[in-house]
Amino acid sequence: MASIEDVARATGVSTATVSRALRGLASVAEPTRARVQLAAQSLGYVPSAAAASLASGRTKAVGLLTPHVSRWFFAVCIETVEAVLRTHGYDVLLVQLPPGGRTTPGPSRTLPPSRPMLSADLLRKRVDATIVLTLPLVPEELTVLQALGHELVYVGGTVPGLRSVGIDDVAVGRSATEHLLGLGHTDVAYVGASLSPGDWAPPQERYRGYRQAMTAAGLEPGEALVADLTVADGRRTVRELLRRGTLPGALVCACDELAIGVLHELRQAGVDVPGQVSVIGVDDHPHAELHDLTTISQPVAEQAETATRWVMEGLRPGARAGGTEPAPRSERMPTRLVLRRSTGPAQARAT
Amino acid sequence: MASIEDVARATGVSTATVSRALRGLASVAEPTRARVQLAAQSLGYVPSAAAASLASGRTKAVGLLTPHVSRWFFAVCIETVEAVLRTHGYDVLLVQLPPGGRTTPGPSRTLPPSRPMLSADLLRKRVDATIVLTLPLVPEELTVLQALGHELVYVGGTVPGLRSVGIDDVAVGRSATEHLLGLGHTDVAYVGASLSPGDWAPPQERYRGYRQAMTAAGLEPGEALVADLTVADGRRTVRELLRRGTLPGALVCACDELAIGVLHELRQAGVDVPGQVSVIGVDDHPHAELHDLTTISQPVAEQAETATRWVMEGLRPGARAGGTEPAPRSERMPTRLVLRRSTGPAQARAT
DNA sequence: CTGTTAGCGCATTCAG
DNA sequence: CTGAATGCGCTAACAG
Repeated sequence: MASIEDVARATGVSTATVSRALRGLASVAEPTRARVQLAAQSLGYVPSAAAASLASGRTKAVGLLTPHVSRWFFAVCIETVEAVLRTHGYDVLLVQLPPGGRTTPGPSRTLPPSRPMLSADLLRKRVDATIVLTLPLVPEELTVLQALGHELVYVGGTVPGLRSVGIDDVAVGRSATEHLLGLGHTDVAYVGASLSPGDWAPPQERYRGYRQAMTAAGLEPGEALVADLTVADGRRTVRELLRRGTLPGALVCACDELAIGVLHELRQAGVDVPGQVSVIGVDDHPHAELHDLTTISQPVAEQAETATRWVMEGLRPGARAGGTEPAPRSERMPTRLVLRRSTGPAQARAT
Repeated sequence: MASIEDVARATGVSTATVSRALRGLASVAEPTRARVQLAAQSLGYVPSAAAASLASGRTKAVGLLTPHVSRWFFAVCIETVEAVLRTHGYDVLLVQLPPGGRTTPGPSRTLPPSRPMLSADLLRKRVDATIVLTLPLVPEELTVLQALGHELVYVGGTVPGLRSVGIDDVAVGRSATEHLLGLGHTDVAYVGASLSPGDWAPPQERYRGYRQAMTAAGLEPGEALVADLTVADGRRTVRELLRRGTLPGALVCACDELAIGVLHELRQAGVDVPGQVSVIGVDDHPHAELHDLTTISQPVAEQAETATRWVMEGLRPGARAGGTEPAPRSERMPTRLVLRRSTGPAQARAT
């Protein structure tokens, strides 16, 4: 385990110079730096992150708070954040925080139905900044996070007072609904917003967009069909609708996974899509095309990349120095209707 | 930023006692511990991971090396490892290392076709143990990893000299093939093994199993159809087979994603599955059922959980103390044929 | 441009 | 069971 002293001795300079040389600070003569680098290399010297962190007060790590790891949106975000951070020499501290009652991975163990309060202790003194992915934050948690006093960016939604990047979820809900209305549908329902407080914002916002579009068209918006966002939830919802005999002519789904479940169960029940029922999703999930799902696509990697870039900018030496608190920016990225064959003209239905 | 000294002062004990009390060491009187905990709590004291690490030589972090984040197998492993480690108070240091030439997430940038050598510098002095997920390791990289001198567990394959947990990939390939042979198929092909060296082991092993089964049945094993493991690769492979007019009667796919792509392209081309062609995959991916895909299921979360448990056991104070290097264990988990409707009896074909 | 000097905040001896 | 003293390996002033 070579230490900085070994390198200093081998090079005939002080440890301070070694430190400066290896970190690429300007104030080192090139020949000196070269010798130091050579010695470090040949000794296999790797700086101790712990020691550097203790001495400098910076950790060179960014916290990544997420409610899920394996769901598409989150997985892509994590992948992107990790890749970008690493090019900057930063580590990612992954913290998975269940959004609510759910089964943990592994042989059937369950967490209590209410998620434990987010404790900032997981992050304090361990990261220089934090990125939060679409985690439903209760006000108290937001306070706790802000109290950490470092860069904080939210991805996949909007949080008052926080810098955030995402899409315009209301507009997405509206566009999806308008697409169906434009096809002549009048009985359009929305699937995917659970109405309990503290729930995911995007589905709720998309539901708002749905209601706006319905109202603007002079139609009565329906109650949201409550469902979580997985394939299984989509299937369950359709089974329920079929059992009750209240299948609408068109369905706006909060996301593609859900829509794929809906589609599958409809087709399996012999319902013609889009002949009898039209279905639209949100995401443009990689599997959406396989199911011929019309959807509103959103750029996920780009959202994560922008958030990471903001964080890196804020961490650049000199930034935020003069008490220049960055204005809470909010960037909404473009979305786009992707036409496939799960939506079609409304049919005159037998009464 | 309360420090351990503040807590010591507030409690009227030494910092050493605070340290011992908060870490739950036995040698502290219960009343003392209670007072310390109370003070720590009310002061909002959180130990500095960096200082603790520097002083103790342990990092309370585990490295997680993975070639992908968003592909199903890896995402589930990451999710599981993170969850289990956190219950033990360990952090996960996620390191994504592209397996070879591939596009990085985000707006179209590409990595050089040959993956950069894994540098142990990313891990050295930063983690107490490492879990490697199905990363094709060249011998030199293996050496480098072992030189870290800490716990090392491999998930999703076998590496000589390394503790590993996975499935019996040869048996999986054999079972899948035997299933098709049992249905009377004789022209069975294998899709998914790229033959370049340093390539993923599981697809290669499954291919071996395929060949064993074919040979045992007195049939000539075919060359593997080269493909990566994504939906797009499956589709591309089928298009190619159709163009050449060499569609076999049955296909063993290296994994479900690939198989789903294969299935989709076949059905879209009007090929009857399983009437004209049977398809089987490996994984039991969550979407497999939607495509009616017959497959060999493997327990992914359980593999990750076992690996994590091994690591935690090795990190327990006292473990590995008496130079008791743990024997390189290898655990193979059970797999199981999941029958759906993508495989069926061989048909007499027109000549 | 480089060296000297102090800590950073804890865990761990070793005494009691 | 508890306290005092030591140092983990580095960075950040401050001098030169």
